[in-house]
Amino acid sequence: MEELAIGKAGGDRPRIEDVATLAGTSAMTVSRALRQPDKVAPETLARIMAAVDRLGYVPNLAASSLASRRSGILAVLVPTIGNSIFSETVRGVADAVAAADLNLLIGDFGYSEDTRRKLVRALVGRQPDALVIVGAVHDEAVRMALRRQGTPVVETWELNPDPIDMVVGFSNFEAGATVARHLVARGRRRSAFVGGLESRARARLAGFTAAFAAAGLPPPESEVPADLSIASGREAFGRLIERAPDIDAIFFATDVLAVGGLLECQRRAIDVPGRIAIAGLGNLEIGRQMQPSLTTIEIPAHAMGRRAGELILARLAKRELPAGDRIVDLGIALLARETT
Amino acid sequence: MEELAIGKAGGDRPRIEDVATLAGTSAMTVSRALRQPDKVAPETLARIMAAVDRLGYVPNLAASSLASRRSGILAVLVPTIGNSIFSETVRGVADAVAAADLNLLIGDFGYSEDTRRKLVRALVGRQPDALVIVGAVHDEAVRMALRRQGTPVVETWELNPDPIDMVVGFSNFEAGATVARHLVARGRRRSAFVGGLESRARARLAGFTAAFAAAGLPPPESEVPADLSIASGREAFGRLIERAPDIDAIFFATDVLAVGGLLECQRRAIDVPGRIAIAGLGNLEIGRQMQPSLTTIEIPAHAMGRRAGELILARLAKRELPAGDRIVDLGIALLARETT
DNA sequence: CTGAAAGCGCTTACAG
DNA sequence: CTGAAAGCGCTTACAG
Repeated sequence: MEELAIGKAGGDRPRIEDVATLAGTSAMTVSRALRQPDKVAPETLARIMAAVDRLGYVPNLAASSLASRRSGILAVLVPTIGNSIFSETVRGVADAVAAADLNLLIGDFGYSEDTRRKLVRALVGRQPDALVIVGAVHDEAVRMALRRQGTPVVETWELNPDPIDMVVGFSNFEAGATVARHLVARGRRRSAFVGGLESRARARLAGFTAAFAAAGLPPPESEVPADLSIASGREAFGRLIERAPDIDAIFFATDVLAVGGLLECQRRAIDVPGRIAIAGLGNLEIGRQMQPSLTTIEIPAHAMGRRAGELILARLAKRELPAGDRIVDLGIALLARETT
Repeated sequence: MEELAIGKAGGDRPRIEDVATLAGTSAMTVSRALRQPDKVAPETLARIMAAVDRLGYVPNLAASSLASRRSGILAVLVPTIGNSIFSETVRGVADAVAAADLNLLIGDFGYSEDTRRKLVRALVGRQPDALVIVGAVHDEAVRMALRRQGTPVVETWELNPDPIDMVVGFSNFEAGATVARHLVARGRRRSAFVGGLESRARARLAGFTAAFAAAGLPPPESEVPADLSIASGREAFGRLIERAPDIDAIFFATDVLAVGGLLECQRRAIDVPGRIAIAGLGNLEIGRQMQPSLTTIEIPAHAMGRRAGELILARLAKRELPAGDRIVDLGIALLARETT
């Protein structure tokens, strides 16, 4: 049965020196034993480990960071941890770096550029060994600052052609265009888009619009939802159908909004896809399970995180990255289901 | 336009001494200016702030932690950040401590006690000023260790009568009992429960069973879902209805599972609530929006986080806590909707 | 394979 | 209102 003593009474924690004394060796050797056990004689190692267990020694990572100039922190910035699709990306990062000795410091900037700026400052003070950002950073001051910082940074979810450092994403433009081509192929002519004003949603709308134009069809109607909830999807649908009763296809920027649109159609007894086709983005479980099931764009949410984590590990190990690896397009896939 | 220079080229960041030199004062005074600006003469303060801006100085928090023995870190342990109901609690914590100078270090232990044990160790090494745990800790070694640590710890989501330090929760037993009483009042006699094996789900089942017994009715059937997904809710429903075709009410341990049950009823054309009543827990948006809308138990997810954060701030400010405040029951509410 | 010395960049008493 | 000195607990060269 393992002792998990984490220290004596509050504030009186054992230091590396205490371990060294008990093991009859020096602090240096204890430090080495903990980080590179193979470089310490087996008997010495055994005595040190016994002392560590006995005292419940846990290294003070603040001291360690200060001395080594490595914090062991991987900072992750997300627009909101409340959105499960983003947490998939975080989980991908966690999976990739699980074996490495890195703690994830997660900052939630609540979709606000201003909060993100403050957060970046707070995180930088912690000297993270690397940064993963969900979404691209568009604030030029922050971009410059991070660039000068010299720590590996991976932006995700967008394919910024000029990343701060590295980017792992997919084309939001292509996502919109793919949905549009699918709808056109299904005979839809009068379309609409429901999505926010941030760069990702706008890119989706741009692609969506372009593909309709390429087919010689009019530009889509467009509605901005109050937030990314089912209720807002319902409401946006209501406004849209009132303004443009003849629309026959709606692309929602995320599945959550699309589920709202679909439920509202059911409530109003509007036939889907007979009268109106509905598509979302994200391949969330609820869309998959709805009846009829929701056509959607599959986003590599988890894969982006994992790849970002791998790039960071490679960079920290000072391995060279092939130039092409700094911009990684993980692609998307259309999942044509019953609502179109 | 604010300069957001965060440092020179990689690794060559300005230190407090550089700021002091540029401002013509000492490191001590710079340190004081940054933390207690009102204790520094206005002109001195102005010169220091100018120097800070000019150099893009950001204090090294590792050095700060080491010297002050305060890390400015609030560690939060969650079973999984993928579950939006838990992230509500995290957000509550964030809201409560927003004004304080605390960074949230979020650890995801993936529902595994073993991972949680490792995580606790890793986090303790970072000397967090306080800990919030989503869920109670049942591992005795971890409990002892945290207790000895002397840092404020708040457990949430369960009402442990003997908390490590403090607890903010609700009664899972009462949640189950409340649903059962509601179902009995609606004339249901033959019930079933779908939920996992962790302590919270078990407490819900215990309360559910007790209330049926109190009404002189037989104990519920019970099914363990593969995970907490809609699909698993569907499958559990399928197994249940096959094993006990006469059940007339099912309580799912979370709304996500309940939505699965409800969708499966719709697919099989089983009338809800005519033939079977369905209830969930969590008051998630999808349940609210389903047609028919889902009866559920409202959980104070956000409030638990906020209260936990407040308790921690009070403790860190060394304010005395009334004894009763160490165990806070935030209560639950039945939201009787269309599925029962 | 092991250790003595110096230093990482801050803050804490303490004094003035 | 301000500052000189000491120290927080580790790790980094360096030497042997």
